[in-house]
Amino acid sequence: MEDMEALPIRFPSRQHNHSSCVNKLLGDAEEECRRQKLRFTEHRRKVLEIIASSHKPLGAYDILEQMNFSGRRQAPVVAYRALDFLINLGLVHRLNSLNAFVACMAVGEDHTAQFLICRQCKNVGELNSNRVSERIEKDAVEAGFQVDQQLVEIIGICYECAESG
Amino acid sequence: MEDMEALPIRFPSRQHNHSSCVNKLLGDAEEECRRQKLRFTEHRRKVLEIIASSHKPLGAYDILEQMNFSGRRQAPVVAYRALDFLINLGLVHRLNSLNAFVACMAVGEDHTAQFLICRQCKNVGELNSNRVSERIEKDAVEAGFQVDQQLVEIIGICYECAESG
DNA sequence: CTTTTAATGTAATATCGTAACAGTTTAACT
DNA sequence: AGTTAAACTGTTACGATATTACATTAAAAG
Repeated sequence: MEDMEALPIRFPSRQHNHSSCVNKLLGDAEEECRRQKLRFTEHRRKVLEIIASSHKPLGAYDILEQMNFSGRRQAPVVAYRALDFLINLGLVHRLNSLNAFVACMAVGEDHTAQFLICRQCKNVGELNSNRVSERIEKDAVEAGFQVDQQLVEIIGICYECAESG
Repeated sequence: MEDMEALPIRFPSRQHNHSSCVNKLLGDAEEECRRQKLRFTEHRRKVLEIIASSHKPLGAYDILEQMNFSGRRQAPVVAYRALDFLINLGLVHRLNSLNAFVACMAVGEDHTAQFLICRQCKNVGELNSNRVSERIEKDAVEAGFQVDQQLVEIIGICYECAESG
């Protein structure tokens, strides 16, 4: 029964190993770019690395701040261009309610995503519930609306914050 | 059976009568403020009126432009303050993906809301599907997340635009 | 009628995002 | 290799969105 299948959810635990997931994401990105014959340039790599190294959402200007390799400050458009590229590739998600960006936690899995934003620790988890996306799709269609894109952001308290009071 | 109940959906039809729904909303707002002992000031009334008169989402600065009654241009903060008030009261919704605002189409009905944003005509409909909100709630809880607020924005093509090609 | 709470007026500034265009690199094709 | 077309970069400037801070005024509560 479909409703019984496991519900994919990624919420970064407090002790998980960032560097390994950063490396995985960079590897996935390289592979995906090779496959699609797209260029994985230095800017793009750097921006992805910065975002992936944080499970808290980062604003474009936060990212920018971490981009001054050559000592000089980059122009905002540099970050935005890289972000656009990574978002189109599905490697990065934009959180509209925060004007911020997070790395995708389910690259290459053909997934839908809903975001769990903890208003205490500010971490963001990615829920991949096809049940949610299908329910939205069905009800929208029933209402006469043809769906292209779903944006679902859920604000609340994550498990670890609830535990620790 | 609960799944069989009618699915509330408000999408503004092309020929519907704005002025009556604007009046209804202003009346509801007045009543709600009386009930909660809140002040329904001129700024707040004006902003609500402006938003309600448009079924396309309006940016804060669009609203501001229509606020110069006394001939003078108001400061942005004037619009934002009124918007905050109206949003807290549930009379206005914010669309995060557009940085824009729409009037609530289901005032006083104790409803959940998902927004249907037509990328062609730019109208916004309000879907009030408890099935969607319950599905989100359940799956989030199953993932160990305690939900305070849901933001659901659905981008696509509305019925009338699909009809007319 | 005075105290205190809420709302307003005003200026300044912070934050987020894009347009435009010249120059350079890369890939693709003779 | 040499040429061309497409993609990417550098740089400047600007537009759009939103908030802080603080002095003043109006309203409600005692």
